[in-house]
Amino acid sequence: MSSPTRLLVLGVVRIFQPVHGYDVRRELRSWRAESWANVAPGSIYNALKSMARDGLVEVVGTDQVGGRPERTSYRLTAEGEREFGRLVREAFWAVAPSVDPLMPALSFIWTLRREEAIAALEHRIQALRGEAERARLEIARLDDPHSRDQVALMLDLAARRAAAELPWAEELVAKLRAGEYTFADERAPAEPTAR
Amino acid sequence: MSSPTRLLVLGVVRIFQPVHGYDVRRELRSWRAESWANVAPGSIYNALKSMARDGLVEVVGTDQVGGRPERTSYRLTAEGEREFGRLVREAFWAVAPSVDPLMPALSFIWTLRREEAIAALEHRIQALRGEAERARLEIARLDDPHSRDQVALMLDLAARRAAAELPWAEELVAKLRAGEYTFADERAPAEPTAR
DNA sequence: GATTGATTAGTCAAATTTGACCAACGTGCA
DNA sequence: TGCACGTTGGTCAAATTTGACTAATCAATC
Repeated sequence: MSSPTRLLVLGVVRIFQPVHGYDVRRELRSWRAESWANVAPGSIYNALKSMARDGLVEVVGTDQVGGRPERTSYRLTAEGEREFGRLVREAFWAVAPSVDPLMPALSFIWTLRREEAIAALEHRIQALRGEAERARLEIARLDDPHSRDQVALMLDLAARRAAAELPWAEELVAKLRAGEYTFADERAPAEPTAR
Repeated sequence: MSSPTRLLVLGVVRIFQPVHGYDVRRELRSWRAESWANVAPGSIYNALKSMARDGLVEVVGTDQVGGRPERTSYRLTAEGEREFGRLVREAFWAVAPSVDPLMPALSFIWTLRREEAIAALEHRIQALRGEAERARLEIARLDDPHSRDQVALMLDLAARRAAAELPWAEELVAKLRAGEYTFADERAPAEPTAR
């Protein structure tokens, strides 16, 4: 039971309590959390309810503005405070691998034709360059004083990871150009002179 | 409906058809997929069933060895073959961000005491060094001829990503040592001379 | 003063993921 | 022979995630 979502929602409640779900959602949006966590609306509201069930969080009350849906406000319990500390430390000390949408694709790269694989990788290289650039520009444009520093740290890390993937992809393209590996449009390992 | 799990299971069925769920599971284990995809048993069997429902895959038959549970074998349909191509290309061309367990922790780093944050980051630095080293050793030890090359590519990429995180973490530690940011054990932004 | 579009606040069915659990079989070893 | 331990093959309830959808309010714009 570690759940990054739990940590995230619990942490936001901890800072802004009392808060309701939509506040959490808005805050996480300003953290750019869509790109590194599960923060679809259902995930957030579910996290709040399940943490309430588990006594980490409690309902402060509900209010209503005009004819809009009721808002339920939450705050941490003492138990929630303890659990928050535990989750932060756990997340920091555990170097957990994360799911990665590229790996599955890479597993099947050789089902493409060689030329298409090269094209896909080159497209990716361009995209990664753009990604790193975008992160830099976005860092310059951060303004929310509450989250500026942390978000900048994360964008920086993301940019560096993208930058690390770049030479990897470039070297792979070079190998493919040199005839390494066997692709869908080929029968036997390609000889440099063949075809 | 992109699902890396679907792509992964569909792709394995495509290679080894006819196959049953356990075969898929074993193959994905040899790909080290636990570290970059959702391959818990339930995920795999569920993917097979849902793809059968959607007509991407069809049951070849069932057999039973001794008194063990029945095995259901699957193979691709024409529709599944088309969908496989679509999924591979989609996964390659889309540069999707992935969920990352470090980011949520990083969001709350300032809830630790400064010394603890530094210790956590240093632990992480060591872990990343180990990670990169482990990947290198594991590459040398790969033997399954069916998956050797792809797995080596992936381990290499993972090692490089880890290596990219290293200078990021080191620079952050340096900044924390220099008194940047404000932590739980501090009231105001730390002045170099304070404390 | 009406229309258009963004923001607020949240719900819910469907899909996916988790991982503990079950039961049979093989293998080595004392 | 007996028994501990790993492998085979899969199930299932519970938890989580998705994202389309509802429905009201607010701010501009024509």
